[in-house]
Amino acid sequence: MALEDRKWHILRTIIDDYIATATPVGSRAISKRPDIALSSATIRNEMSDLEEMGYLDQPHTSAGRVPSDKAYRLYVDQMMRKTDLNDNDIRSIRQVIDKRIGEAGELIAQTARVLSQLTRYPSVAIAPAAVDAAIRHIQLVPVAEGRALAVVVTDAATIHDMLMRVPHGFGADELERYSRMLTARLRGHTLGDATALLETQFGDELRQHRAFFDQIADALQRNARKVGRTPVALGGTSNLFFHPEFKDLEQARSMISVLETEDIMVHLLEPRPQPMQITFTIGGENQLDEMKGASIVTASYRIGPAHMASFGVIGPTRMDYARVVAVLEYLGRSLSEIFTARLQDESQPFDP
Amino acid sequence: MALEDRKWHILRTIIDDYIATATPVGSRAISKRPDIALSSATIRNEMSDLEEMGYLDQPHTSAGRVPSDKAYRLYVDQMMRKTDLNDNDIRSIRQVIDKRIGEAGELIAQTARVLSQLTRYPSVAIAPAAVDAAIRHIQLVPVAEGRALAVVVTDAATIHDMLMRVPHGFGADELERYSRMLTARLRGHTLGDATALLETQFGDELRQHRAFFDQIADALQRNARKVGRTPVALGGTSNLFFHPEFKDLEQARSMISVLETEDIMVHLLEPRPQPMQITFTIGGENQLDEMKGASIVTASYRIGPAHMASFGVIGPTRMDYARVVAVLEYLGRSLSEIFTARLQDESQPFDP
DNA sequence: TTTAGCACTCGACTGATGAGAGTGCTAACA
DNA sequence: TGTTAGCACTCTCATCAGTCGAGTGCTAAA
Repeated sequence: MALEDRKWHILRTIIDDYIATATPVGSRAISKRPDIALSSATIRNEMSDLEEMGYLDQPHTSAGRVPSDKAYRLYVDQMMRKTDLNDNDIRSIRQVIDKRIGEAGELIAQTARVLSQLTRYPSVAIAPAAVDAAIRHIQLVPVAEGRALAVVVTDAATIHDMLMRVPHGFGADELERYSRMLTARLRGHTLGDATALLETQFGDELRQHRAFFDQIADALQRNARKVGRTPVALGGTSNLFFHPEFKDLEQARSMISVLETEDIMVHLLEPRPQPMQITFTIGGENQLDEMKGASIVTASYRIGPAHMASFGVIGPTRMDYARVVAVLEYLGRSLSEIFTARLQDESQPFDP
Repeated sequence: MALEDRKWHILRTIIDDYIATATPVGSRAISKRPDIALSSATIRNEMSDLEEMGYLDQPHTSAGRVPSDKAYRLYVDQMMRKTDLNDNDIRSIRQVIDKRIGEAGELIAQTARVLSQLTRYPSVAIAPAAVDAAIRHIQLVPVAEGRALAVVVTDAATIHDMLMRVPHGFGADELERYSRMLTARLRGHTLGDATALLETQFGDELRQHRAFFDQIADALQRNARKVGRTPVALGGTSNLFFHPEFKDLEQARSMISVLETEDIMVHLLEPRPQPMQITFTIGGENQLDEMKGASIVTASYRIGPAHMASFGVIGPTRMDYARVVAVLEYLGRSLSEIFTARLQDESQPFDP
């Protein structure tokens, strides 16, 4: 049905125009487009229809129209055309990747930074959650008489450290012995399970050094409980101000306040089951009242075989979705590659 | 000289009033104060003098007066009265301290959070710089065939991790052996020195496993070079909007942009030689143009015998300096205590 | 079905006006 | 000589009316 096609064509044109200009788009502006050979009056009729169907809103009677959340949803699901990144964009991303950043915190910080730099929206990156990560190595490092640092490395490439007390007289050797024992018996189990395992696995030693094991259990448990405290990196908050929808101070304030609340961000970016699948949350689809005027676009990437980290951008519903998708996809693919390469690639010869 | 005293008394009253109200203060408002028994005309004369002396500014002829940077400097150096924290404030701080947070990153994040919460200004906390921290322990943890995580613990209670390649066939035992060797021979040296020491200390092994040692040197060096990349935690950015001086969007934007730039923040918070000494940087005293309208108040605390971390708040020059000082002092003292206790306290019996 | 025309609506901008707050100056007062 | 009352003056800010322009909806003609 050609008529319907025309409606969608007009709707897409309106959305594109509004994304580009941020001002309500009028019938005349559309009719002047070279690819639309219709008078403004005809466009007005179509727009009137589209408004009735819920795809357009009118801020007030004598303004142009603005796409509704429903329109954006249709747009990202069906209308959006892929855009390509230009060489500069790709270079920026490669620069981060090629830096061979080793520390996880540093990597997510850089991810958020480059993301916000390329999209001009505030961006977030989060490391994988700790609970279901399996323990790979436990090391008790002496830091002072009676004190040690418990370092736990997981298969999600995350590392956790906790200061703890140790019995007097426990030297480097003792700690080393326990490090090996702990690693041997807890390896492969999750942080969540580990505490319970201490009971069954270390019956004898446990009775002997009750307080010591309590400390270890405590350290493990506190790490496990940090689900809501996953490392979060935020970048480009000040980009918010480039978009007219945040010209209102109160609007900007409450948005920044939300962005700062790590618990909320972790929840919003929750990695999706499918890696590399891009998720859109548009305006009113957000649970949070403060976010009803904003959209979130997220993607995730694999870290090793079982874990995923995610990242995304937050902006006005009038977001340049096509470009954001292009950036997220490229960045996600790059990150997956380096993580897969670093953690799993066993075929590669050692010589660098 | 009683006359001079009177001038200072008036100046202090003006500063206090302006800090509280954020509106230029007129002669009448001051003369109505119960502790000042002078007519507005007299105050006007005094104010005129103070303006000539550079302590007061006039936004425009028919507005009240506003303290100058010079006035604030005098205020913090000589006029400010100590304020006490109330029970709620103290409780908030103790809550953070008593949480027994083990991870360094978590602790600085919490510090920044509570600081901004209590002062209503954006706050920053930074961990000690890495360069001059001495190595305490090096642990190579196997994460996959051909890959290991190099974990370095320093005496500044910081820990660094770097992914690196290892020769094929290097198993847990080999890595353990090298961990011990590296720890034994590099312990006590700084990250910066360590690279050079590898050459002299590991002549034989080095020749044997050239590529391996190159990787270790690389990892150490990259950590050392991270001076400008010290972990920084930012809290309460959105508090900026509570203060009328940032009602201007462009003002707020450039300020937030600066706050987000970690390199700049690290530079601004540079720990002072004296721990627990509070440093003020007022308005124009800032090097950075974007900060000329803002003040920074910082404090630092000891971590172990040789290292210091610092934290501070950033706000308008019209800042409630007295309260900020009270919060910083209490928080700094508390942090110094727990760090000293945790890292050094050797007398305390083990039993928790 | 499309289009031209037209009256109507509403926000943004402009300029005038007056109230209010605060000053500086002068002259009188203790 | 220092202090105070009085007064003219200045400048900002809020308000209000008027105008402009963009955009709409409706009607009638092509």
